[in-house]
Amino acid sequence: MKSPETGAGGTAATSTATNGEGAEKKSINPELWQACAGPLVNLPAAGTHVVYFPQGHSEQSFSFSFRSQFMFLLESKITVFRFAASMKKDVDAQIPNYPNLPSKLLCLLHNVTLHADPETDEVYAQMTLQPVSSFDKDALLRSDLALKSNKPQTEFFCKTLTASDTSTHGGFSVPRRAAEKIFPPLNFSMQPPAQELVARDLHDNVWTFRHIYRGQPKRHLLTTGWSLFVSGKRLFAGDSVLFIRDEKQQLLLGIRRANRQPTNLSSSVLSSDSMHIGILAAAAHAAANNSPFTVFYNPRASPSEFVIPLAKYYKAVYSNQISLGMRFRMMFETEESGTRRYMGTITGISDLDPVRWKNSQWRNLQVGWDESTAGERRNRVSIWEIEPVTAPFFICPPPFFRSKRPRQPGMPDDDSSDLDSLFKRTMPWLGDEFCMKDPQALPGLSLVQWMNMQQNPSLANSMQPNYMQSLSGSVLQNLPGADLSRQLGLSSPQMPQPNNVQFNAQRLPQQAQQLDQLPKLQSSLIPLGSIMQPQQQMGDITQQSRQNLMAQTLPTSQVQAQLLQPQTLAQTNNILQQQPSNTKSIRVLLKPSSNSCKHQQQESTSNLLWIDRNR
Amino acid sequence: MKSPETGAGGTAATSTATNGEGAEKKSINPELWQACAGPLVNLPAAGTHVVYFPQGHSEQSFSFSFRSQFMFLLESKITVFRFAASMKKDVDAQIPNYPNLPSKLLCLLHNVTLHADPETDEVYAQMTLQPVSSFDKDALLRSDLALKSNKPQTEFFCKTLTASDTSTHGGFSVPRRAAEKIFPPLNFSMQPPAQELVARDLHDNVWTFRHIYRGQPKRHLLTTGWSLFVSGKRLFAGDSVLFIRDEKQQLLLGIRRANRQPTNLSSSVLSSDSMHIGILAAAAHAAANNSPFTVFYNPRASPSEFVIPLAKYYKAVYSNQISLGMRFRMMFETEESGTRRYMGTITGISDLDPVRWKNSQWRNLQVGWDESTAGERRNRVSIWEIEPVTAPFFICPPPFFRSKRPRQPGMPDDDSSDLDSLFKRTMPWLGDEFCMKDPQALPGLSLVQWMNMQQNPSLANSMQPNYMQSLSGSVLQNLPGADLSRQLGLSSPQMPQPNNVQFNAQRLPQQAQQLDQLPKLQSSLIPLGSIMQPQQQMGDITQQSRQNLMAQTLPTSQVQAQLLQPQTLAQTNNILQQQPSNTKSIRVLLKPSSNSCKHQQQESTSNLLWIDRNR
DNA sequence: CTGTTGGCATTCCGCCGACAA
DNA sequence: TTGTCGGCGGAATGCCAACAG
Repeated sequence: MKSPETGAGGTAATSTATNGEGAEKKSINPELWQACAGPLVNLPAAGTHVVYFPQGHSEQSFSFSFRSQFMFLLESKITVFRFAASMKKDVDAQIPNYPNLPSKLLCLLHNVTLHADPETDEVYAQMTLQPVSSFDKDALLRSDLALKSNKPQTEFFCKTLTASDTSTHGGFSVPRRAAEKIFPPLNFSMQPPAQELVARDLHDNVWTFRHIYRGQPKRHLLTTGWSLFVSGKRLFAGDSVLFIRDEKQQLLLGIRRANRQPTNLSSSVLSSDSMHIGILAAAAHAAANNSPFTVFYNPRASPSEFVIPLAKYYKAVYSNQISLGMRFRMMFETEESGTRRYMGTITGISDLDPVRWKNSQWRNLQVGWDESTAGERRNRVSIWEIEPVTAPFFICPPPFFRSKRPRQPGMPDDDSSDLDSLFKRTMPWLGDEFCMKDPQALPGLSLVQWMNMQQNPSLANSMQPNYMQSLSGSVLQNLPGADLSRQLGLSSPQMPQPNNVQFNAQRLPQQAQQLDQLPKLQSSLIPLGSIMQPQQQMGDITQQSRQNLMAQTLPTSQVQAQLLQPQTLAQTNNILQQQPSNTKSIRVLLKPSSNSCKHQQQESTSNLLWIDRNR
Repeated sequence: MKSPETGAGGTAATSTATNGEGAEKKSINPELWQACAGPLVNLPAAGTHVVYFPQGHSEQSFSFSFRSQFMFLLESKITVFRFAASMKKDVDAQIPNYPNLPSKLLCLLHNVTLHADPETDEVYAQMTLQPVSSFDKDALLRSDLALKSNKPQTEFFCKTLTASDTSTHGGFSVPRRAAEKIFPPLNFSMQPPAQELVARDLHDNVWTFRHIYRGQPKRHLLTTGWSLFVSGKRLFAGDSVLFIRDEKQQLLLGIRRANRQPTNLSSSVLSSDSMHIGILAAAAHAAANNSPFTVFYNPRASPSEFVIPLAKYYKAVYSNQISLGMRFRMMFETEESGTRRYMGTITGISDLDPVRWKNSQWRNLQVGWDESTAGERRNRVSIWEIEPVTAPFFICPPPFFRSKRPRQPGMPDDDSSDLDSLFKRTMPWLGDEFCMKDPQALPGLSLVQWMNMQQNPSLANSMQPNYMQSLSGSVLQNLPGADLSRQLGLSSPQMPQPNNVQFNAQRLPQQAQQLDQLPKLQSSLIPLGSIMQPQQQMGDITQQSRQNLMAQTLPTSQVQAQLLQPQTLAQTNNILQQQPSNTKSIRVLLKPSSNSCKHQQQESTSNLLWIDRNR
């Protein structure tokens, strides 16, 4: 081959040259992975807690069927038939039920590794999950913290390839904005201005392009080297290419395919039955033994995420009062990899699969969309995917907006703030006694156990006395303990284990099953929710059993959380990153909202905590 | 695209043209499929009984790891790492045991469909299996009949592509013999002689080639159209191409890839844990409910077949006395898609996986090979894969060898033969009373039930009297019923169902578990086996528990089966095919060996029944 | 501002016999 | 008998500006 150092040509044989380090595991660049995955994908952080939905996981392998059915309208028909046949079989219910597998599993996410298919560059993530029986406030906090700190959003551009871009006749026409934002500046004294661009893909293969600014009118073009890339990646018109510039000012490039080819899947190896059974059986086995298991998440193949950060799930369950007819917004990805919110209305609340997954929260909301783009958007979503339109909190601008100058490093903030106050403000129902002096020593408490105690106070005798004291102080008297168990359809609650369960993964298998009742139990709390929507009109919430609980509200003065828009948050993060990191530890604090509440922001929708560093 | 009618270029978009019939399911040409699968692959026929080994099925997905590890020596290293990592995990035993899943399942094979991956042309078969509790003699017969009638072995040639064949510089050099055998004859009055060849691939895509006979010295070449095929199929030097001529004198062509690329698998969708669990759980679920399930068999990816025709398994278990140090032959595929036998010695008999699959017959023989080609051949095989060298029967040439002329159609053979005698001769222990007058009305009998009765004769009272009569006649008195149950490690045998179980798939789930004991029970029979090796030296057969039983022999005069070599069988089939099919039904008969036993054939190794049509 | 097209140089594809092996 | 090579003609690739939307 006479081609220059542009590694990784069309054939697989040439790709070894650039994988110079041999058998060493190449770590995928996370920013590039994120860019390829799309703006809506937000992986949970390793070490945090998540809620895993086997139903959604199982759907992921189904989605290939959906994709092929979509392809039916476009292209090959053989594959469609093949997958359609396998779908029909599944309807015949060859897949056994796993009665011991709850519809959701609380898990500790041990590990997340990013991957990309060596042939197709398809991005996917491997997650090692371990079912746990409970979580504590620290887990919730860390999940929430990771939820927001995960958005550097590097500079990038994404262009859908045109016929001209992919034809052998010419090169790639670079949008002017994109070239100026991402590419190194050209030396315009040259005639014509040109340079050599070097970019690496997900596999660290190097691609070189000639970047030239020419033509009448002038435009940015990639010429030499471009066709090798197109043929090497087997790109066609409609596929997208994206360039990003990482923090070391190096160019990275990735691709996103438009034509959802079914990736030939494992159809020659595994029946779709076995595939679904495998997913469910692996989860059931892990749930029964509290043993770790592995999950692959393919962001562009899955219709929805099925491993939800605990905090995201938690907030959705507690904050959003779901009702029929409720208006909401939801993010969608646009062309060119942007995001856009669409408005919709909840038209129904029902199980997606009433037989197999009864009372699951997985996509249990039927929705209609304001802009009817002919069923383009999904008509079933999960609660954590939507943002209620009715602003839940009093919205106050963050302190940054009060003074334009960045905060001085090392200067303590005048707002009183520490972890204790955070807990008190985010979970005011916990009461003052339940403060956190030492996060490491904080005894964890299973919410399951806790709720069980509320339903059966006699069990509390087995608890350590200080627990009961703190709990009884604020919680028990604030909650209607009377007929909770009847409302929630609970049978005799099991005896909780009274000892510390913080991050203790070795639990009794039976407790894993209790977790299925966790969301139902939690939904009975609704302290934050009742605040957010005091005048909640009563929708007909089927199988939610919250009606009676809604009447109860906590005083508005207890509202402490602030609301930031995502843009604002991005600025916040920028500011934070500009601060010299001379702090010894990262501390989380909650700005009290009572200080500087100026005006309500109508656009705000999501319920976010504000996080800052403080030395 | 300006390319001629040669359909299916490199891009997926052009392939629609040749799939003219749209969504109709294209049925794969069985001969072409067989040629691509290789000469050793022999799929069981639909409607027959098979023995399914979940362990082997599970290994199939592992084999991709093996393939990548082989690639390690050749090519990319990233994939190796990925799969090596996933293997290690499996060693950590995240996969649950399925205590209710026996190591082998007797199944009725409902359906077999042939497939080929639309992208890679990889051939695979989809089989629908249904666990059954028992089989009868008719099932065994039909399995045996299908075993041998399945080898038309059409004319074909297979060539491994050279660098010149695959380079863009030239065309394809056709071996002289191959061209003369397969291609239509050239008109040598032309100068140069040339013609247009039209061949169809597995997907019925049409490829046209210019076939020319030119050069100095003269040779057969494929020129125009060849490079499109090479690039379209993404062939490289080392891959193989094969041409076959079907019965309608049409050319078909297929490919076989040499570089075992890991087919990127489903790694982006499914963890290997889930994959293995899925296979096992699907089988376990099917076994528990006697419900059908689907299995994919990839002949070129699997190290061994894991769906074994009942007759093949049966004969191997009954005919071959396996012992340490035993000599055997085994078929292997050569380059150019031929077959060759290698000699080997049994060096050990032990479970491949003593933990998960105890007492499984799946590759429980450790073997060494005479020609040590450095571990090229597997060191573990299953009993049905080998052919004992010590000729088990008296070998007699079939009647065809007595007279060279083919048998006259419609002329009844002078040998007395019918289904009754077949049964008597293949299963002499059944006794004369157990004859078959009407195959349809023949009551089925589970071997499990039968063996249970032998161990616990009191149960026989529940059986219909004529059964017991026939059984007691020859069998019961020939078997050492004394401490069988202790030897075989059987606990209290369950009550067998006394009614007819012929092809009755709806059985009690518990009976499926009994099947696991079937081979162990069967191995205690050894009536044929004791004949074949009367002077069997006693090897240390671990966990086989046959030692005491071996001493017992049946009279040699009862040996009735004939032995044909595969080549002989092919000739037989040819002859049979030449016979006009004016017969109303196919009947199976067994040539008695006592008539014309001339000389022993030393090369004969396999134990085959002779099958003929008789009007 | 950018997608497509015609014009054109250059490269590469692909058919041929000449050599060996 | 068949794998590779130098040779050559022709087809394609790929760079350019000219349009047009």
